Amino acid sequence: MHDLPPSLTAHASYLLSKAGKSARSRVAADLAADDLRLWHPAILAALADFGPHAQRELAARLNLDASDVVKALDELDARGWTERTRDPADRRRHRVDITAAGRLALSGILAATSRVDDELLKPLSPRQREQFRRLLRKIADA
Amino acid sequence: MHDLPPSLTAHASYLLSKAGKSARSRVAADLAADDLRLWHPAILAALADFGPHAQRELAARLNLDASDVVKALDELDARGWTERTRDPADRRRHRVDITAAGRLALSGILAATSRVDDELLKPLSPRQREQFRRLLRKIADA
DNA sequence: ACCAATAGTGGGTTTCGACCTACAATATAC
DNA sequence: GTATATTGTAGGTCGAAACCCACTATTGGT
Repeated sequence: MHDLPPSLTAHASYLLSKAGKSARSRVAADLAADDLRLWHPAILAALADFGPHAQRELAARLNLDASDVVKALDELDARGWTERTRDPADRRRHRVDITAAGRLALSGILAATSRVDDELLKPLSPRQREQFRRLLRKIADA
Repeated sequence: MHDLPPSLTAHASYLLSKAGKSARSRVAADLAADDLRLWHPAILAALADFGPHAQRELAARLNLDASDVVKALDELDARGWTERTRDPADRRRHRVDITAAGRLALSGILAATSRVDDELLKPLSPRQREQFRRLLRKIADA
């Protein structure tokens, strides 16, 4: 009685959507405990991995609206995790960078994300996990 | 410059969430063209696969709120895809069933979903697609 | 010097899924 | 037969993501 309709579960898009929602909500729940949303770690990760960005560049990289980046950065700045300094070469731009505290916060968040990963992949053997990651990567990259 | 942060893409939950969102939005876009949402096919599929349900049973099976089921059925009824008849054994219950027109509509929707599947899995070889489906199934079932 | 384009900001709206509460009709327990 | 529980219904709220427009400061082209 609690089974889902096979007509749906036969479709990869349905399963992906379902598993994706589950992944998303678990990560979001962890973040919500600290009053954070999904874009906060995304922005921190972009800064940590690629160095300072103009806000416009962050928006382009992460597929966010420029005005939403402003709001997220307001909050990250308030926590001392990022800082905005005027780009002297182009005073319209803000050079956004991550702080040491920001890196620390990010590593904590990513550790929690790794735990979610483990939970999600629990039904798979180690070999299968590696396979799955590889295939998923291909799909997500496209 | 358009690359995503490796710190994120290293995590299965991030990739799943991203791929799931993509799957979800593609299917939703197809449905939106007919003014439908994701629950409409879910309900039709449940009825087609398992036969008539009370509304409460539909809600339980699909993890929907009972009041949302009411609204969805109002719309499905209006299209002639489902019908509600009082259960004579328990006159509180509505026996919800799918109509012939409903089955036809469902098969059209599922065909579109299959096309989305093909799009999503395009980067994989046929063998990899089968592997991926199998692994994804395990994850989604848990 | 002037005009068009660009970067950031503030203040919105819209959409969707999830949820919640009150209520009428009906069934079940005692 | 009366109290309690359940089914469907109506009419909301709420949070999150995505998007959009108007505005200021600044730059670059000519």
